Amino acid sequence: MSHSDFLLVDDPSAQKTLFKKGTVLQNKGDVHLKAFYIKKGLVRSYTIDSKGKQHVFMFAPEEWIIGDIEAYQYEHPTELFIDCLEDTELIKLKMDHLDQDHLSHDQLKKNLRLLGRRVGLLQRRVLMLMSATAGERYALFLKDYPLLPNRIPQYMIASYLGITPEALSKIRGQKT
Amino acid sequence: MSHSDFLLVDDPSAQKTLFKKGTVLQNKGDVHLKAFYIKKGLVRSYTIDSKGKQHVFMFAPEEWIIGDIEAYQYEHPTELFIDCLEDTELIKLKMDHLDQDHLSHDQLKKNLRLLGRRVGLLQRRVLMLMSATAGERYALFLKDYPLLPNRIPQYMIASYLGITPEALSKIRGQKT
DNA sequence: TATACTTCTTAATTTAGATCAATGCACCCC
DNA sequence: GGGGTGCATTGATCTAAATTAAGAAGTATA
Repeated sequence: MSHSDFLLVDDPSAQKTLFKKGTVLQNKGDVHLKAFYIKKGLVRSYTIDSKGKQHVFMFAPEEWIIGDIEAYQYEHPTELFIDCLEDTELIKLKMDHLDQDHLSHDQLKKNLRLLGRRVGLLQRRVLMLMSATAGERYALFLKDYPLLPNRIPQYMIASYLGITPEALSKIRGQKT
Repeated sequence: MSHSDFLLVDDPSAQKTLFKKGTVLQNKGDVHLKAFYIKKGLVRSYTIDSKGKQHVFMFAPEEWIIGDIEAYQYEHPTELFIDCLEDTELIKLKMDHLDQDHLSHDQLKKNLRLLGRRVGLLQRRVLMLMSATAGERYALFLKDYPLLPNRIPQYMIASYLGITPEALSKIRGQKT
């Protein structure tokens, strides 16, 4: 899935910026959220639950967009942290660029495609989380994102899959 | 979340129809999918996994829309069954009514809102499935859908939450 | 080069929830 | 009324994965 057709990337008001690995782009509780279009690098979003445990919601490598659409739509402070896993060059976008008035018919249609794809991705993720064992989850991840495993620490992949790093390590050990 | 503002409901080409409880509206493997806007009644979508177990993906009561956006976007046959849990009056919509050319600027914007809400809902569901215990899941469900529990058999609620009917029964037994 | 983080692996123990199995209700319909 | 069929409950057992606890290995810092 590519987001290269995302319209706003060429918006003159968009600010392109460079961030070092580890930079926090968004904190839990933030309002007036931005979305981030990743030109180069790698970014992730995650929550911290009531027991203090992290859960990776998504990874965004080149040409992906990341941001908390949920918080924007329902107009409440975000639950998601967003930070850079690599040195990253990105473009900050205002969230309302998604459905703002001034957008052209074509731009709106492109945004619909974009959101539709995201709905699809999340649907697959929900069904995966409901039915797949730890091993199946990792296999699906490898299929969907063949390029990411080398760039992401395993404990974060485990977190994305909803399992512990120890469980993932054992799975990888078995299937040699 | 209300879908009453969904534009296509007034489309003259839309066909309103009545279905008996138990009617199957969509089968796994179907192509050329429809979406369904529910006027009255209750509908659900679900998958059957490799071990033959059912997993409820979503419920759609009055004013909701249900359909496999994932299969439409990625242009493959659907994995989802859709059937009526009650006698239901609904409107069949063509999937491409979502992003079709002939739609007005305003209609496209409304559809963006609609999809945005769905993204939000799915995001909450993913984070819930990754971090919440069985008891927490049921509590969240009661909060999000206070009216549904009376209309839906418990084993289907359990399936939606990703737990077994037995587990749900025990949870309900405890917190009295 | 030494020191300290980070990440990964391995193994022992624990646990939440699944599975299995039996029973109890409702509500049908013949 | 009697016998299904579908759901919910309860309890006994089982299991996948979490937790806990060391180390090992890799990488960055000083």
